[in-house]
Amino acid sequence: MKTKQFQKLPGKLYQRDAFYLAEKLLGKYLVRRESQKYMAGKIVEVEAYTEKEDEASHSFNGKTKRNELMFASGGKLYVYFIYGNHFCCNVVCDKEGIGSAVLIRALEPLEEIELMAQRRFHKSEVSKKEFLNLINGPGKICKAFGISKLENGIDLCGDDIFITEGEKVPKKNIVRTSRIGIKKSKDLPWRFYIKDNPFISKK
DNA sequence: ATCAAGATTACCT
DNA sequence: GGTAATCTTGATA
Repeated sequence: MKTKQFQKLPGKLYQRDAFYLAEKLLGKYLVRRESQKYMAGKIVEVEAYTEKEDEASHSFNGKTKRNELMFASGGKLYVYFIYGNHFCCNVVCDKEGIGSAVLIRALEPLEEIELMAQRRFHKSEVSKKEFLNLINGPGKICKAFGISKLENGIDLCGDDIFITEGEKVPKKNIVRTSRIGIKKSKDLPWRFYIKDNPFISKK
Protein backbone atom coordinates (compact mmCIF):
# COMPACT_ATOMS: atom_id res chain seq x y z
CA MET A 1 0.00 0.00 0.00
CA LYS A 2 1.09 3.52 -0.70
CA THR A 3 0.57 4.61 2.89
CA LYS A 4 2.96 2.10 4.43
CA GLN A 5 5.89 4.44 3.99
CA PHE A 6 4.39 6.57 6.76
CA GLN A 7 5.36 6.21 10.42
CA LYS A 8 2.84 5.51 13.15
CA LEU A 9 2.19 8.47 15.41
CA PRO A 10 4.20 8.24 18.64
CA GLY A 11 2.21 7.00 21.65
CA LYS A 12 2.99 10.05 23.73
CA LEU A 13 1.10 12.29 21.30
CA TYR A 14 -2.16 10.76 22.52
CA GLN A 15 -1.41 11.88 26.07
CA ARG A 16 -2.12 15.48 25.08
CA ASP A 17 -5.50 17.14 25.61
CA ALA A 18 -8.45 16.74 23.24
CA PHE A 19 -8.10 20.12 21.52
CA TYR A 20 -4.42 19.73 20.77
CA LEU A 21 -4.96 16.21 19.48
CA ALA A 22 -8.06 17.10 17.45
CA GLU A 23 -6.16 19.66 15.37
CA LYS A 24 -3.12 17.42 15.20
CA LEU A 25 -5.10 14.49 13.77
CA LEU A 26 -6.29 16.44 10.72
CA GLY A 27 -4.38 15.28 7.64
CA LYS A 28 -3.15 12.07 9.33
CA TYR A 29 -4.00 8.62 7.96
CA LEU A 30 -6.28 6.21 9.81
CA VAL A 31 -5.30 2.65 8.88
CA ARG A 32 -7.22 -0.57 9.49
CA ARG A 33 -5.47 -3.90 8.86
CA GLU A 34 -7.46 -7.03 7.99
CA SER A 35 -5.15 -9.96 7.32
CA GLN A 36 -3.04 -8.69 4.38
CA LYS A 37 -5.19 -5.73 3.51
CA TYR A 38 -4.70 -2.20 4.77
CA MET A 39 -7.68 0.12 4.48
CA ALA A 40 -6.77 3.77 4.88
CA GLY A 41 -8.31 7.22 4.87
CA LYS A 42 -7.12 10.74 5.54
CA ILE A 43 -8.68 12.33 8.60
CA VAL A 44 -10.49 15.48 7.43
CA GLU A 45 -13.00 16.17 10.23
CA VAL A 46 -12.97 15.59 14.00
CA GLU A 47 -14.68 16.75 17.20
CA ALA A 48 -13.32 17.07 20.74
CA TYR A 49 -15.26 15.73 23.75
CA THR A 50 -14.10 16.42 27.28
CA GLU A 51 -15.12 15.66 30.80
CA LYS A 52 -15.56 19.19 32.10
CA GLU A 53 -18.08 21.84 30.96
CA ASP A 54 -19.23 19.58 28.14
CA GLU A 55 -22.76 18.30 28.68
CA ALA A 56 -22.76 16.56 25.31
CA SER A 57 -19.86 14.30 26.28
CA HIS A 58 -20.46 10.71 27.34
CA SER A 59 -18.01 11.34 30.17
CA PHE A 60 -19.83 14.37 31.59
CA ASN A 61 -21.59 12.44 34.35
CA GLY A 62 -18.59 10.37 35.29
CA LYS A 63 -17.41 6.89 34.48
CA THR A 64 -19.89 4.16 33.51
CA LYS A 65 -19.48 0.75 31.95
CA ARG A 66 -20.15 2.20 28.50
CA ASN A 67 -17.74 5.15 28.62
CA GLU A 68 -14.90 3.77 30.74
CA LEU A 69 -12.50 3.76 27.80
CA MET A 70 -12.71 7.56 27.67
CA PHE A 71 -11.03 7.62 31.08
CA ALA A 72 -8.22 5.32 30.01
CA SER A 73 -4.73 6.51 29.16
CA GLY A 74 -4.58 8.20 25.71
CA GLY A 75 -3.97 6.06 22.63
CA LYS A 76 -6.89 3.63 22.78
CA LEU A 77 -9.90 3.38 20.50
CA TYR A 78 -13.30 4.12 22.10
CA VAL A 79 -16.17 2.66 20.05
CA TYR A 80 -19.82 3.18 20.95
CA PHE A 81 -23.14 2.10 19.47
CA ILE A 82 -25.78 4.72 18.70
CA TYR A 83 -29.33 5.02 17.29
CA GLY A 84 -29.77 1.28 17.14
CA ASN A 85 -27.67 1.08 13.98
CA HIS A 86 -24.35 2.78 14.01
CA PHE A 87 -20.93 2.60 15.59
CA CYS A 88 -18.71 5.64 16.03
CA CYS A 89 -15.02 5.59 16.81
CA ASN A 90 -13.01 7.96 18.95
CA VAL A 91 -9.36 8.38 19.78
CA VAL A 92 -8.95 8.40 23.56
CA CYS A 93 -6.65 11.20 24.65
CA ASP A 94 -5.03 12.74 27.72
CA LYS A 95 -3.83 10.99 30.88
CA GLU A 96 -5.43 8.06 32.67
CA GLY A 97 -8.42 9.25 34.71
CA ILE A 98 -9.36 12.12 32.40
CA GLY A 99 -12.50 11.37 30.38
CA SER A 100 -11.81 12.87 26.97
CA ALA A 101 -11.65 11.71 23.36
CA VAL A 102 -11.64 12.88 19.76
CA LEU A 103 -14.47 11.68 17.51
CA ILE A 104 -13.35 10.82 13.98
CA ARG A 105 -16.15 12.26 11.84
CA ALA A 106 -14.96 12.06 8.25
CA LEU A 107 -12.21 10.55 6.11
CA GLU A 108 -11.01 10.96 2.54
CA PRO A 109 -10.68 7.46 1.00
CA LEU A 110 -7.09 6.39 0.23
CA GLU A 111 -6.61 2.61 0.21
CA GLU A 112 -8.83 -0.46 -0.35
CA ILE A 113 -11.64 1.64 -1.72
CA GLU A 114 -13.31 -1.37 -3.34
CA LEU A 115 -13.47 -3.15 0.00
CA MET A 116 -14.97 -0.09 1.66
CA ALA A 117 -17.54 0.11 -1.15
CA GLN A 118 -18.46 -3.54 -0.63
CA ARG A 119 -19.14 -2.91 3.03
CA ARG A 120 -21.11 0.27 2.41
CA PHE A 121 -23.00 -0.44 -0.80
CA HIS A 122 -22.52 -4.18 -1.44
CA LYS A 123 -20.68 -3.51 -4.68
CA SER A 124 -17.11 -2.58 -5.59
CA GLU A 125 -17.73 0.05 -8.27
CA VAL A 126 -19.07 3.37 -7.01
CA SER A 127 -20.41 6.49 -8.69
CA LYS A 128 -18.82 9.86 -8.11
CA LYS A 129 -21.54 10.67 -5.59
CA GLU A 130 -21.14 7.37 -3.76
CA PHE A 131 -17.40 7.94 -3.62
CA LEU A 132 -17.91 11.30 -1.93
CA ASN A 133 -20.32 9.67 0.53
CA LEU A 134 -18.18 6.61 1.20
CA ILE A 135 -16.74 7.58 4.60
CA ASN A 136 -17.89 11.15 5.21
CA GLY A 137 -19.62 10.42 8.54
CA PRO A 138 -18.77 8.64 11.80
CA GLY A 139 -21.19 5.75 11.26
CA LYS A 140 -20.07 5.31 7.66
CA ILE A 141 -16.41 5.06 8.67
CA CYS A 142 -17.14 2.21 11.06
CA LYS A 143 -19.29 0.40 8.51
CA ALA A 144 -16.64 0.69 5.79
CA PHE A 145 -13.72 -0.17 8.07
CA GLY A 146 -15.56 -3.00 9.83
CA ILE A 147 -15.24 -1.37 13.24
CA SER A 148 -17.70 -2.54 15.90
CA LYS A 149 -17.89 -3.31 19.61
CA LEU A 150 -15.12 -5.88 19.12
CA GLU A 151 -12.66 -3.10 18.33
CA ASN A 152 -13.50 -1.11 21.47
CA GLY A 153 -10.32 -0.62 23.48
CA ILE A 154 -7.83 -1.47 20.73
CA ASP A 155 -4.41 0.08 21.30
CA LEU A 156 -3.54 2.47 18.46
CA CYS A 157 0.13 1.66 18.91
CA GLY A 158 -0.64 -1.91 17.79
CA ASP A 159 -0.92 -3.33 14.27
CA ASP A 160 -4.68 -3.67 13.73
CA ILE A 161 -5.88 -0.07 13.83
CA PHE A 162 -3.41 2.79 13.92
CA ILE A 163 -2.79 6.34 12.74
CA THR A 164 0.22 7.39 10.67
CA GLU A 165 1.90 10.61 9.74
CA GLY A 166 0.16 12.00 6.67
CA GLU A 167 -0.12 15.43 5.19
CA LYS A 168 0.78 18.62 6.94
CA VAL A 169 -2.25 20.89 7.28
CA PRO A 170 -1.38 24.59 7.62
CA LYS A 171 -3.13 26.34 10.49
CA LYS A 172 -4.93 28.64 8.08
CA ASN A 173 -6.63 25.63 6.46
CA ILE A 174 -8.12 24.40 9.74
CA VAL A 175 -11.71 25.53 10.30
CA ARG A 176 -13.12 25.54 13.83
CA THR A 177 -16.91 25.50 14.37
CA SER A 178 -19.58 24.15 16.72
CA ARG A 179 -20.25 20.42 16.82
CA ILE A 180 -22.87 18.47 14.87
CA GLY A 181 -25.77 16.23 15.87
CA ILE A 182 -25.88 17.10 19.56
CA LYS A 183 -28.52 18.87 21.64
CA LYS A 184 -26.46 19.90 24.66
CA SER A 185 -23.43 22.19 24.65
CA LYS A 186 -24.15 23.01 21.01
CA ASP A 187 -22.30 26.27 21.03
CA LEU A 188 -18.87 25.05 22.06
CA PRO A 189 -16.61 25.46 19.00
CA TRP A 190 -15.01 22.04 19.29
CA ARG A 191 -15.35 20.75 15.72
CA PHE A 192 -12.34 20.96 13.42
CA TYR A 193 -12.09 20.23 9.72
CA ILE A 194 -9.88 20.85 6.71
CA LYS A 195 -11.03 23.86 4.73
CA ASP A 196 -12.61 23.12 1.32
CA ASN A 197 -12.14 19.38 1.61
CA PRO A 198 -14.93 17.65 -0.36
CA PHE A 199 -15.27 14.80 2.14
CA ILE A 200 -16.56 16.82 5.12
CA SER A 201 -19.74 15.31 6.62
CA LYS A 202 -21.78 18.52 6.63
CA LYS A 203 -21.48 22.24 6.16
C1' DA B 1 -38.93 -3.52 35.36
C1' DT B 2 -39.56 0.29 32.48
C1' DC B 3 -38.51 4.15 29.61
C1' DA B 4 -36.67 7.99 26.91
C1' DA B 5 -32.64 9.74 24.70
C1' DG B 6 -29.20 9.45 21.51
C1' DA B 7 -21.61 12.24 19.15
C1' DT B 8 -26.56 8.84 12.70
C1' DT B 9 -28.04 7.53 8.27
C1' DA B 10 -30.96 6.80 4.29
C1' DC B 11 -34.83 7.84 2.01
C1' DC B 12 -38.91 10.71 1.33
C1' DT B 13 -41.31 15.03 -0.76
C1' DG C 1 -36.30 20.48 4.26
C1' DG C 2 -38.17 16.42 7.23
C1' DT C 3 -38.38 11.91 9.56
C1' DA C 4 -38.49 6.75 10.33
C1' DA C 5 -35.58 3.05 11.59
C1' DT C 6 -33.55 0.69 15.41
C1' DC C 7 -31.58 -0.88 20.15
C1' DT C 8 -28.23 -0.06 23.93
C1' DT C 9 -27.51 2.43 27.88
C1' DG C 10 -28.34 4.78 32.16
C1' DA C 11 -31.65 6.82 35.06
C1' DT C 12 -35.91 6.01 37.41
C1' DA C 13 -39.05 10.84 34.11
